[in-house]
Amino acid sequence: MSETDVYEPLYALIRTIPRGKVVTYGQAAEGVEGVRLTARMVGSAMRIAPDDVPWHRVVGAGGTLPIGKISPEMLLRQRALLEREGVHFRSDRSNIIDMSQYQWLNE
DNA sequence: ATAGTGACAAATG
DNA sequence: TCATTTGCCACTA
Repeated sequence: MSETDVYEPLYALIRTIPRGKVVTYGQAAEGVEGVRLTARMVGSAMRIAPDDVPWHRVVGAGGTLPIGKISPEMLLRQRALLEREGVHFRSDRSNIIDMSQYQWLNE
């Protein structure tokens, strides 16, 4: 990370997400104070996130996973990490989370 | 300095 | 349900 890394505040926020809960890219972007971020920026940040950042707890609006946007390996890893925390999907075929139950409401 | 790109999102068709 | 368009702004070449 460099001194110009504007993602630190974001990473700090992501690290406060409780186990078993998730937030959307847009929600994460708005939750960061002092820095002007957009949902796209959050995506870019997650791609290069440090290992101590629970990047798997950030999903798309509506509880979708970034299918096709990331490698199949990463996709499986994200799903595995979430299920390990008790977050289950609507079905085994679709990578969609039941947000009404797992979305982290806070900020 | 400029143009193209993108782990997004909401509105349309 | 899927495809397209537009706004968004840091990053990369």
